[in-house]
Amino acid sequence: MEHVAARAGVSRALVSIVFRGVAGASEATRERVLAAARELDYRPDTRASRLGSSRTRTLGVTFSVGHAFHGDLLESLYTHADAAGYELVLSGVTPSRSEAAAVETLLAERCEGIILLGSSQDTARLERLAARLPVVSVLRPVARGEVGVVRTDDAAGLRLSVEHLHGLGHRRIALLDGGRTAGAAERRRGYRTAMRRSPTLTEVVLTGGVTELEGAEAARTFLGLGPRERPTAVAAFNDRCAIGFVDVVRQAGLHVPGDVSVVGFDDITEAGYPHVALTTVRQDAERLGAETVRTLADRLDGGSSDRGSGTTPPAPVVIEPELVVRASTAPATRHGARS
Amino acid sequence: MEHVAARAGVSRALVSIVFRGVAGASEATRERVLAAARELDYRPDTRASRLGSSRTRTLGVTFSVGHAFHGDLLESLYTHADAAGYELVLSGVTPSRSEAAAVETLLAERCEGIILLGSSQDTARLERLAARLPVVSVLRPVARGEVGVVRTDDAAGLRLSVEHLHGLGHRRIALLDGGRTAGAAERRRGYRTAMRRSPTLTEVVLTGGVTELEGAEAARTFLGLGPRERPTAVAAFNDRCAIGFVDVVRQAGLHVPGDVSVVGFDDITEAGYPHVALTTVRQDAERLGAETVRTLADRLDGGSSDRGSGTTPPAPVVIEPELVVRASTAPATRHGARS
DNA sequence: GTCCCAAACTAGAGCGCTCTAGTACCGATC
DNA sequence: GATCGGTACTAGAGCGCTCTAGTTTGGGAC
Repeated sequence: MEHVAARAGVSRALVSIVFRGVAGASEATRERVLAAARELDYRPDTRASRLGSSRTRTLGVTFSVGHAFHGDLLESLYTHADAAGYELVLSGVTPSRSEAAAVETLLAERCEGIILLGSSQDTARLERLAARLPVVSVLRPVARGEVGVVRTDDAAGLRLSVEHLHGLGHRRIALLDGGRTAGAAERRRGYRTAMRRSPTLTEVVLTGGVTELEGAEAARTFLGLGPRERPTAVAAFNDRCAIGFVDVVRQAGLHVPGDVSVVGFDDITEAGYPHVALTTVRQDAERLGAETVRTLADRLDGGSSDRGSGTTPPAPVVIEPELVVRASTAPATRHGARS
Repeated sequence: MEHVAARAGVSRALVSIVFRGVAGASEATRERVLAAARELDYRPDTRASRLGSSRTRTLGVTFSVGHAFHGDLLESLYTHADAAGYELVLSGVTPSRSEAAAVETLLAERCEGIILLGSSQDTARLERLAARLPVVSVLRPVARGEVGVVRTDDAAGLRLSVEHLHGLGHRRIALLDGGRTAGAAERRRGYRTAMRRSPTLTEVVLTGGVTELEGAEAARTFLGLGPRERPTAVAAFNDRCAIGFVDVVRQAGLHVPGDVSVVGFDDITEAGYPHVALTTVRQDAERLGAETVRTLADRLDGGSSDRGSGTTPPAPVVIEPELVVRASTAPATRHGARS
């Protein structure tokens, strides 16, 4: 910085002004400084600038590495954080690196807010963390308290699945359950609610999970059922699970959607490929990311005077999902409708 | 830090000594300081410590968010960086955030070295970057110069594929090509070499790519071929592409491996699922990560006196892949062997 | 010409650490 | 009792920025 200042014939302070993009430098000087910086291949040291200023203007994010939907969310987060004048600091969660450890490094970086994608930490820990600084849990609802929540209306999503299948004439509609994963309880609830609305519907719960593997296993259970008790349609916890299910069912010689209709959840990229063409409930990664940043930026930039913890707990942001109909669902056949 | 020092009744310098874990503090004091820190919920500010010390001890990593194999690599990188006393700074690449932008933020963080996972930057840029600081390109080979390379022996991998299929009696073995992706050229070369070793083998190249989508498209081309010219086996650029291919071929009523054998590349988690059971060439993410960190740590910690750029360009580290035989390959049938 | 004010610029004290060059103390040595 | 050597600890000057509180400059307005 010293060198750039010297080369441009100005003070260090002026260089700082130019690089922060604030008022207080003439157009001519601004260009002279930038030119000098370019010649010297200088770029401000982010560590030092964050140290010097009272605000770090960074948001920490924990995410599962290699998780496709988290990837979509990160893309959206990068865009909106940038627009709001924040930088993202990523901290990955892997089988050998716990979410708690990931959060620890974010705190040491002095992030101003923390974003947890699909957190698996218990509520008590989250509460404790939220007492220190603004936290938002994305995808996973947290009972109450200071933790911000941005999520899809999971229950509504499963209601969409069930209503779609019901509308196609299906009666035995199974839930391919997600177990203890973020959002699974809500989706289960949505399934139950929708199923109980109509007395003609029969509930069946198949144990599923988050990956294709569990979907495949559920498919074997499904195939083991007698034709009378076998569901004619399946509403899955998520797309990957649905895809695994479809794979195995097809390998067994059944047809999708001819013999069984399947609805996924998420609308991952793969679901849209022509050879998959999975009917699914879409989670809007773009909006989830946008709302997450907005929630945090609102609290941090505190439009009103009352920023800090004394304020009312942030209202959860719940985004409505949308049914995307593709080729994995069809009207119930006579055989199916009969059961 | 001030507060911790006061509470423990020592100087700030002593607190620093304790937290850096260096010699110079008695056991009793050490515990007293740690206790005080715990009570105050203090943790050192990483920005400030990096600023204060001459070394930042950080390695920057660019990766594609949501990319499954990059996830596996990150896991390994986290483990080995930690063991070598380095911290990782992640910078994600998304459709709207270029690799160049990702690198820019890493430079501004003053990382000591940069790790590029599956870089898509041109060689000239990489060279320029490597002139500034140690860089290693993982998965993608770079012609020569200062850029370090850690990769799988892609050519050998495809030779393994072809030899395996040849050994099963296949003659018409197609390459499901990866186009311009990192490593694709090498794999193409390996395929050609292996095919030309035996005059009985017939080369067929199908345009593929990196995702299931391209594999599915290639399958349609494949199905369009007459039975005489249709290959009896396919060596794919990667697992995802292979999986898309298999899906479509099966949906068309053909059997894998009965009618066509398929070999993937990478050995992603999904390939090992029982309902997929893809024969594939395994890339060892664990070792790739380990070697990457080792390469960088060697240069940075400069075992010998001559660290810096004057040194001999780092030799590329090439890791041998391994064939994992599962259920997507089988001996050529009479029909297949005849063609 | 004088006064005033905004715009353009600078000096220098932090930010929370690290790290060098010290001081204080204690037991062992002769 | 003076000297040594080593361990435990401290003072204080940076690290590369930010940011407050200035100082200087260049036009108008009268």
